[in-house]
Amino acid sequence: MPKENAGKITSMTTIKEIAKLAGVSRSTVSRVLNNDENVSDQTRVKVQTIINKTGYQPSPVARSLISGRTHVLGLVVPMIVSSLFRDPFFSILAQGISSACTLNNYTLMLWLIEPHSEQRIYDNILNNRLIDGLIVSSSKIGDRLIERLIEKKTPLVQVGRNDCPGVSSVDADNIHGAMQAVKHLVSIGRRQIATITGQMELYSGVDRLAGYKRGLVESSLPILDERIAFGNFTEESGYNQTKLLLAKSKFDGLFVASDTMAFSAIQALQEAGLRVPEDVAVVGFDDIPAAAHNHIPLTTVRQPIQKMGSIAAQTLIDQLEQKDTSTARRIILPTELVIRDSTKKSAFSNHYAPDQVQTTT
Amino acid sequence: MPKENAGKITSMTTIKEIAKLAGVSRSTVSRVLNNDENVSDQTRVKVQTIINKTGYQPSPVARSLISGRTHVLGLVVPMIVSSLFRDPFFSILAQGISSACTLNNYTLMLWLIEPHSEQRIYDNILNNRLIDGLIVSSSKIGDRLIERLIEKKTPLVQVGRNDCPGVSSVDADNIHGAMQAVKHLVSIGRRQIATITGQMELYSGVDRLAGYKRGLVESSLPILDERIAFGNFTEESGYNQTKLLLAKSKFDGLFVASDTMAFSAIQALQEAGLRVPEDVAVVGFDDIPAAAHNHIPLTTVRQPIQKMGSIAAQTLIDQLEQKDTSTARRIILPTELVIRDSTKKSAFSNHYAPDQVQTTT
DNA sequence: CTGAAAGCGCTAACAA
DNA sequence: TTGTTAGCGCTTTCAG
Repeated sequence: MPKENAGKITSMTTIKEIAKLAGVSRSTVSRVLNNDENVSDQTRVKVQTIINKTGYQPSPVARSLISGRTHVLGLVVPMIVSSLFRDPFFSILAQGISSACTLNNYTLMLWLIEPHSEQRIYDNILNNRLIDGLIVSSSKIGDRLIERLIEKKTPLVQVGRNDCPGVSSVDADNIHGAMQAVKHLVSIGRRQIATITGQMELYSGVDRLAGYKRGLVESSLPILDERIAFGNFTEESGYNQTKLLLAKSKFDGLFVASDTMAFSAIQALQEAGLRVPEDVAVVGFDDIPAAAHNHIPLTTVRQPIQKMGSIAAQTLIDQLEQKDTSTARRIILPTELVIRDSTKKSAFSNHYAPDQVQTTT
Repeated sequence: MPKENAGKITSMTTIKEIAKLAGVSRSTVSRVLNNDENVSDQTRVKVQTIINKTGYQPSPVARSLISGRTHVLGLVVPMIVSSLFRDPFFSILAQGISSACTLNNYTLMLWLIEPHSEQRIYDNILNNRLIDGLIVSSSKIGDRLIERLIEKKTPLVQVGRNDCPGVSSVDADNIHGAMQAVKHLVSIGRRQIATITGQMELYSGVDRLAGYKRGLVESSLPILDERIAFGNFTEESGYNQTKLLLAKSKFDGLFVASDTMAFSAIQALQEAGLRVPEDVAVVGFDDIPAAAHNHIPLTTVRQPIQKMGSIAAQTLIDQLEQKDTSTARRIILPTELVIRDSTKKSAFSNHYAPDQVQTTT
């Protein structure tokens, strides 16, 4: 890097002025700017000197008007209040996406969807012609936004499962993750394993329940309705559904579909006079940092959020730049069981498989 | 709202086509688009009908080329790893900013600064001509980015204290917050109050230390060097500095400049055989959600992060739209003491003053 | 009240 | 290898 563009003249130069200063035409300057071969070395140097001296930067807006591309990616995240305050999911995802953008010379535009102004923001996003493509995170199953984006042919990558043909997606392996959780409980001797599910409007909720069931089946344990309580990922539901479970069934293991719910579930268990993990062993999901803290006997399933972000961004960029054939990609990243209890303090990694990449048409 | 723009033709229409369809000139369409008065009602209706029917949206890029404005705000956040994973600060701030943007028909562009690619991102931001103005959060004292932005005359609002003349800022009242903390400790009978500071490269670190000192002075207690340990907001430093404090002084109260550090401080205290809060009462800062959890005897000082975000955005937008005189504003929002200990479970609000707004030239 | 024409800053044929 | 010309989609004088 040449010793930091010092002595830069802070101005709003245009290509015209550069051309004048260099004594060439605007096209020539443009050629230099775009590394066109058809410029003599002499001219190139002359022009480049002026460009450096003035600190000239071509207007991205003018460029976009011609190219039809802005080099801007959009990120849409629904902000469910509960998760916002506890969960670094969004921060970490954004970090992954942001670094992939930087790497590829893209910038990132952000929409946080608050439930009450959903419609307005949707219109805003849909009519926004400033972005080249969009990453949509954790949308509800059958969300109208996705449909409309598809109609508009917006290049799209979904973070989380998505069944729309033609839409790429990046997801954690929620099914396998939940299976890991159940099997862990089985491995420490639990046989009566209950669950508190997430929202059934989210694939993460649906898939974690599916994984729970499959884990039971593969362990030759029965699936009992009375051991399934339907939460919605909020702390409150974790508490209430635990009370409900306690009322209607007996269990010595509990798989909770999110750490946030798991915290309040543990609280409810303790209030009911049960010891965790002695009487009921609990496994959560997400590995939120509060769990890493002292005295919380919570084993959990971790998803590679940052990686999901960067892969999503990279997938979208590849798609935009046609680096790959325009087939949709379904990428599923492995989860990791993090064992954290009184007896064992350190995290135990268990990568069960290399990244799975499926390609569909 | 007319029954949701149904039957919209999903196309990339231009003003030219609308003009042709409506049988008028492009100028007239433009006038309708911009609510110009000089259009007959008849024509207006005719044109508007076509616009609605086609779902036409004018290209923001073309508009920007003319107006020189993009209606895009930038947000720059340094991503210190430690805070990223524990701290919802960024999420909440972004939420506040985002909602103000939506309200004003702006969109938000995001840069997360990872320490290792700082220089590259700075150049990226500085040369980005896509944004009308920038919100910079928690930058280090004397950060080169701010200087360079000022040179470039980028409209700017700082989240956090900033002394540059001409730069508006929105900050929590860290000084008063720390005073609240100290006075609380005094009020519960502590007289030997130590502190673990934040990073001295951040105003939040500096100001919280200043508030600690002022709190002692106003309580007629001595300021002792041996009771001050310099941390850097990371969990690790909280732990180490507590050990250090324990080695060099005796204290029955501890003000820690962030909850993140406070957690590990408590751990260190407990490992040293001290009871919290009986032997040492601890007050943190930030009110991070993990603190809200069971069994953590941590009183803390809360800052109105979301509000800071929305006010920052609104201030910037006002500045851009010249709604106010172009004087810089320094806005300082009050903090709130949140008492949370074994004896008292519910949060106790203590608004000490209405918003303070200072205006400087 | 409406249309024709010029131009925002840049790129991309097409000539020279 | 270079300059000239047109035009991306829109707004904005300036005539009419």
